[in-house]
Amino acid sequence: MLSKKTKYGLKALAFLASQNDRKPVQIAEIARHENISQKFLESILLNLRKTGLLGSKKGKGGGYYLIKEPKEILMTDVMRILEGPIAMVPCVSLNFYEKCDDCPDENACAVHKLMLQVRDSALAIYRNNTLADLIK
Amino acid sequence: MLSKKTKYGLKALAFLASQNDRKPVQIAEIARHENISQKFLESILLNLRKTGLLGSKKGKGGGYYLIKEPKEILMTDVMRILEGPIAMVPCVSLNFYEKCDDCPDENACAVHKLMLQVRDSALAIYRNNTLADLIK
DNA sequence: TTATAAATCTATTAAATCAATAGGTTATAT
DNA sequence: ATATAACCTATTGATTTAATAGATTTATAA
Repeated sequence: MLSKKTKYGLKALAFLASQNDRKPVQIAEIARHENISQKFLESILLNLRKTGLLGSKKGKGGGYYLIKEPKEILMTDVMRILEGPIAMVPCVSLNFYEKCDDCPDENACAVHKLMLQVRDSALAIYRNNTLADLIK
Repeated sequence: MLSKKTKYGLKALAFLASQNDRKPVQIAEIARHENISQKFLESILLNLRKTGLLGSKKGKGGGYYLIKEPKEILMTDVMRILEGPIAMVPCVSLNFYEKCDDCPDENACAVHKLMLQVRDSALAIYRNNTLADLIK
């Protein structure tokens, strides 16, 4: 299941991408437009700024804005920032690899074999989509 | 992330599938061989029996066994029983569909558009794999 | 028919994660 | 100066996960 954090983060990014210009948009406006709890969205946007996807401006006329153009923003990056590993099991993760302590041999593991395929297919989708693709 | 329940369930099924015959295998033996807490595994196997994937026999010489041949057991069915919906969001789920209450128009939703693709690709993998494929 | 083996059932719990809320602080534009 | 809006820290309630404990039922073998 996708966490609400990820869902809201994606919606916020898509909303920012759909703006005509890259002028700052207030949290309140995003929250209202996407039906998201404003306080919850605050922490999500802050996270997206700290990880380099968004810029922000304080004070009057402030808000959040995309740093790069939507077509330059890959969904692999977005998903890893918001949701974490794309793999469903750490032992098949590219960026968050961890060995299973219960599993003596990965290559003989049925779970490993299946989840490797699932990861590859998900990865193909995320690599094939930019933020721009999601708003047309 | 895959739950431990699903991971253990898959491992148990694979272990049963790898047996020479379809004679009952005790919980204890499966748990030992796959490094799984026996008590936890008990409830998982019970669930797999109640949903029609496994048969069981009580008393001495009892245990669990596959009802169908491994090559007849699709991973779509297994995953839906163990993990639940294959989709990451209810609004793109085939078997567990639910409308998002925050989303006025699914077709205009960026999350929906992306998750639909992810679901399709995962589904293709699960449909293309039987239990037999995972143990060779 | 008795003892034993093994699944079944019910209940409880500890820990972790998620989603959200509250309230104060800092920076910026007018 | 004042208002605005992002930033930061902490806390909470709810839910889910993973596991444990212990008693019960059923089947087998002696």
